Amino acid sequence: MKQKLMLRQFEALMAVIQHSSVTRAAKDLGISQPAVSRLLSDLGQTLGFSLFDRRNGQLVPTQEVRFLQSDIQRVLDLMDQIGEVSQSITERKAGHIRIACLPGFATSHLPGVVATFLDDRPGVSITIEPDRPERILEWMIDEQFDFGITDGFRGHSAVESRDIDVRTVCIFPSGHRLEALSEITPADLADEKIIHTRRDSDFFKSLANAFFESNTPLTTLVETRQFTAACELVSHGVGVAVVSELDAVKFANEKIQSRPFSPAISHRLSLVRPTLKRPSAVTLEFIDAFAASLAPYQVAFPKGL
Amino acid sequence: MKQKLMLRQFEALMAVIQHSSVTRAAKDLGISQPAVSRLLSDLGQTLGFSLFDRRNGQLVPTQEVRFLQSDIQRVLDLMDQIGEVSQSITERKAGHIRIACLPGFATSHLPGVVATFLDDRPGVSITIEPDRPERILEWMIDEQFDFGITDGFRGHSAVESRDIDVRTVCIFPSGHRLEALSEITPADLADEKIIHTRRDSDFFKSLANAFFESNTPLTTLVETRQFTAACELVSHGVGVAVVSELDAVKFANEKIQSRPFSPAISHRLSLVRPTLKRPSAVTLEFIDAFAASLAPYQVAFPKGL
DNA sequence: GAATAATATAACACTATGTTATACTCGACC
DNA sequence: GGTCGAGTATAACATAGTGTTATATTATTC
Repeated sequence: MKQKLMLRQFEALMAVIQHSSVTRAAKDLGISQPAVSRLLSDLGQTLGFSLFDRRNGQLVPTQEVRFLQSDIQRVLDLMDQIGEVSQSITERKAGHIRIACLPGFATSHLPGVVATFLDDRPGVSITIEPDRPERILEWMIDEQFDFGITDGFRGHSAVESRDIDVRTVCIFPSGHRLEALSEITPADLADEKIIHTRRDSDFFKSLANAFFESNTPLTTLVETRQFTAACELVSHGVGVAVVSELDAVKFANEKIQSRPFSPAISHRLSLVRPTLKRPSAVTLEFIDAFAASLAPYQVAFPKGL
Repeated sequence: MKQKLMLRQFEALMAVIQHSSVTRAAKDLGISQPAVSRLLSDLGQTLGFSLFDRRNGQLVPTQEVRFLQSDIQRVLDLMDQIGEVSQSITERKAGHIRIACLPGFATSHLPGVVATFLDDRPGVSITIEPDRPERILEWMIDEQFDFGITDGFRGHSAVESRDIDVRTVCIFPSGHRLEALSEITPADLADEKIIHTRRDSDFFKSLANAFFESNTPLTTLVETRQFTAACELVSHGVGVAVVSELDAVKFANEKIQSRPFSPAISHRLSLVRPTLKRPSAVTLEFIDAFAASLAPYQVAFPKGL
């Protein structure tokens, strides 16, 4: 009697319990009555005790069976659930995505994209972890995250990247004299104190180069890591800045104005993911969705850097 | 690709995850490597996504698999548990017994028997419900309980019974004049007020008959349903009673004395269970254990009634 | 006791899962 | 770069669990 517990036998058991009849159970399971009959007798052999008593032609489960019934039901339910979840996964409707991003994205652009993405994917969950680019790179390398949004990425063998160049604009407080201009050049900013990103950032180098080319001095007011911080400062009436259009639109309100900057300088974002780790299908879908969400801000022919 | 989810495939999956190698997993499962290999590929086909990535010769589960892993583990654990429980049931080490009994038993004799019985049957649980004989009979008939301990049972087609005649003794307060006697007859109680069971009880009829035979008047002091109550009253110094030896020993202390009663009158207990309902093996074991526990109090040749 | 319904058994078919033998793949090493 | 070896996949086949239909057995009913 060396037989394993078979799920099918449990299904038969529960069906018979439910219908109090082998024949009806067979009909319910969509198989023949003898099939059910033998499933039961096999299971009885395996378990070592009889499964049903006959009472006025009705089959009633023995106390032993009733003792196991809830556990058996749980197993069957779990199996169903696994089937459904795996179905969802195949349809890209379930899964988990771990995203590391620059702090600016965590609060502004990313949530909107995530919300849209999750809307018709009820089984999907997402982790968002904002941090500095260096840390994001680390996380990609040791595969703690599935997807990263960063900038200043220089390439790494363990990290696959997809670069997106975003337009940048010059922003200044409402009422500023620059409001009169339709486009702003370094020369226009000669007398302004500039809020800009760190001197070692690629974007600052592009910006500094533009000023250098037009023989204009660049006067620093504040040096910050994030465009968001620059926007915040400008909206408080302090100085002017050249920032990603992506950030500028989030801050667009009555206190702040923006104009195209010339020469056009782009801000290079890198959408990164671990090369070696095979990404889940739903992750790839999300990366595509995120890239698409940046399209409106993307430079047609990137310049700068 | 119309294949069911098979438990065996899940076992293989978990083994491979654990060992990061098909070969080691096969060894662990005690089957050949190609068997595991195909279990995996079949499962992959069914689920619709790949299960593992290869990394430096190590197999690491994909994110999709990790998403399902905990559920799968739960199923396997539950199956193991069911196997173990069913094993316990076969060995009469698991199950549930519902016992209905006279109130006197619920607090005195029964708990000891239950405790001993459960000691080496860790998986067994027991319900004890004390009530009047009429109710116990009802419960047997509609099979709400597996086992009943009652008295005055007259037989019923739906109830199988096993009668046990228990010796009875005369009890009286310590210091009573009856202490001088080694055996007590109705004549000795001629001037005593008697605490006894209800007039319609079998036991009272036996008792009354004994008094009648010896031409002794029976003077009632208190009429009660339960021997326990009689014992309690006697221990408070009120009157004398003839009660089951089973109850007398539970009350044996300095306040109470007991002597054999002559003629010997027995108290008939009935161990009952539903006839139609097949009892679980563990229930039968318990009934035997309970009957055995009464042996010391049992009349060799029952008289009375 | 016969008629009917329900269930069990028998005989066989198919598939999941096991086997062994062998081919393929990939990193290690000369 | 070719070879070797470990690990894995594939092929071909055996066995057992699960399905079928046909039929015997048992239970219920009138």
